[in-house]
Amino acid sequence: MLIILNSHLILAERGRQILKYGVPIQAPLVSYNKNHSLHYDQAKKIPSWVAEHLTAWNLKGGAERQKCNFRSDASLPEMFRSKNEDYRGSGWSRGHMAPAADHKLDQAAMNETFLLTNILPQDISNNSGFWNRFELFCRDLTKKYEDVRIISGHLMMPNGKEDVTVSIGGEKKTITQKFIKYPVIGESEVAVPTHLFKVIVADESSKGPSSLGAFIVPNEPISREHKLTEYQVPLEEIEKRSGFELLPALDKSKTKDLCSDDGCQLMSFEKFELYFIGRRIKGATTMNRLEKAWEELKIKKLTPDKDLTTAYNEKKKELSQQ
DNA sequence: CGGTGCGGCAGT
DNA sequence: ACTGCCGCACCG
Repeated sequence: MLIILNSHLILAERGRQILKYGVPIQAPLVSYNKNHSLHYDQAKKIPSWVAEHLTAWNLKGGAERQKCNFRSDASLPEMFRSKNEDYRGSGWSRGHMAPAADHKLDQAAMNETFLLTNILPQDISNNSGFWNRFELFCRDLTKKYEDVRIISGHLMMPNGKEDVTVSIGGEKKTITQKFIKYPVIGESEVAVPTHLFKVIVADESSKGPSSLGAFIVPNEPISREHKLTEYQVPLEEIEKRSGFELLPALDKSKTKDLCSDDGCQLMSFEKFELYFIGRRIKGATTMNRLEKAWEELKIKKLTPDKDLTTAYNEKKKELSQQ
């Protein structure tokens, strides 16, 4: 034991000589914000993982996303920052990892989610469609579970194969290699992830087993017929691919499967569309916009409920009087 | 809810 | 002349 300790000390001393000019660091390791915490990948200029804690109570509040701005995180050295200009005209949208709507409780906390350290290049259809419904689903879990903890982040997964010629022992051979290929955007060369992940730990009460769910979603449009459960994976797969042990203090032997427990049903696409077109009808300020929204319902073959139909008729009356 | 782009208007 | 901000219209 003493010998092992001694040798370790000798190694540590040698290490100090080798690293005379300092240990290479990636700072800050973890950024603590008011209502979310994250690890930022300074080379790729996107978050590695972003953690949140949702409860029914802390989802309520009056913070508005209209008062927020996407902006560079000035707490980072300039060379590690991404900028709005990197995203502009790139074809990729600025996707929140900690979503704004999870931070209604406090305007400053919501503002912090617009720091580009919480943002990555995301396919816009994925962002406003499937991923949006996924986020709604996460908030909905607080109706069943007291505490919902979420870690969201990115993965780079192999997405191609190529035959390459290599020389092994002086002999040339052709073998097939896998590749991970991803675009980089803007002057800062912000990495576009191939996949996004979410890990959910939901606790019904402070006692009892946690429900655990892990998901990997490709960063591309996902058509409406796809179900969330198609993207469920073992937690270890995300840990293996991300290089992070994501829940080191959780006793995995005592967890339940979230989707066996809950079903993991996303809101149907029809209900989802109806919800937002309904908001446009109820909030219409001009006759043109009202009729346009109403027309959209017909085009998309959505059937409004009684409440929406009366809201439309009253709005029509109100606007025609002006 | 999640985003985009444009036009006007101020401040350097 | 460039930049940031804000309101507005638009889309899924």
